[in-house]
Amino acid sequence: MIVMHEDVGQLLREHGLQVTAQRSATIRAVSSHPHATADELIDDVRAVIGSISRQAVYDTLSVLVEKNLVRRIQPAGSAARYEDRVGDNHHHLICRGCSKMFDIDCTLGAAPCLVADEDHGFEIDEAEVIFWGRCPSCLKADAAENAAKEAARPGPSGTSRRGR
Amino acid sequence: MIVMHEDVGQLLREHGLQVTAQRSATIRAVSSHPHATADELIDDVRAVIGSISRQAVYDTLSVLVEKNLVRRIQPAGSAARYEDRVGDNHHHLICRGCSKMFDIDCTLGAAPCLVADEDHGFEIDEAEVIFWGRCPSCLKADAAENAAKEAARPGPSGTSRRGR
DNA sequence: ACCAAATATTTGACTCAGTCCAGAGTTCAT
DNA sequence: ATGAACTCTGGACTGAGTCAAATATTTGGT
Repeated sequence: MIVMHEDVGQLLREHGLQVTAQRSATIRAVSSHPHATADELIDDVRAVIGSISRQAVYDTLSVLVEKNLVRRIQPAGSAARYEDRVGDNHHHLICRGCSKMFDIDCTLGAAPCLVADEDHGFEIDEAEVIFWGRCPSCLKADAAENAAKEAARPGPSGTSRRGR
Repeated sequence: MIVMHEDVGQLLREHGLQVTAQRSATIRAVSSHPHATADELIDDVRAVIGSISRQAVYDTLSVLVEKNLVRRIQPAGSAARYEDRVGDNHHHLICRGCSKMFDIDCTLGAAPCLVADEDHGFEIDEAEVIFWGRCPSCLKADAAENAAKEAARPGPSGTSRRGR
């Protein structure tokens, strides 16, 4: 985690933003709960400063993203997540089973660690990489489930139903 | 584009699916409108077969994704998109301005073209890569807009307001 | 310290994408 | 042709996020 200013207000002011309890608490929440969704952050902020509107959190988050103090990740099939590791070009690994998300450091050098040959004349500013797979505990759960199914239906019947 | 069976029904049957006009039309729509959203596909299918429920299209799409006949891409900030290029491990380039999406062939060999060192014990099955940037026409539009702003306000005032 | 202007926050309604459900309609193997 | 299994429809519903107007707070100059 990047060195956290004890004085979050300082950080806000440096970026031309007014300092409010809501914003400070939101920044701290992002910092202490990496990969949290907006809703989780709202809960966390409420636990700290008592109450805040959903709107204020969304607004703060989008301002922070705009100022590049926070990165927003939006994996398929789940709400957006936020983290405060910015500028170090790392990637993400997500479990298809439980949706847990892990950081993966990029081993290929500086950003963007991938270069597209055919850039269609674009000015590319980011290469976003997401690895999809199954985490160890979901793998174990899958294995257990399959074993259970085998036990329940010992003889493989010839029914060619579509598997769901 | 992959060779399209004239007989889409064949393709469906091969994968253990029943053949219906709705499904055939949906497959054709995906094939002829790469990167379309579900809503666009619904419109297209309706134009071809007259009417279909949103549900049927969503259902068909998810079945096709499950059978690996169609790939689903869900970029941040927009609805899911579908394409029929599967199995050839290409990536995507999206414009931050107009959200247009382009295919980029992977130049690094076979899938997964990226390997994560630290895999946290995962069984990784896919590396999804999205390049973000600005397309040539949006770059031009930006330049024009900036020029206009400069003209309107010749002297750079010292106001350090937060830009929105 | 105080005031006015600028900026934030709240509240509540609203949009958009997608899902769930139960009943009616089709498809396919026999 | 028939029936069981599968698919489609229509409508209600959910969750994530956005919009806009009114209210409250912060800030900079005096």
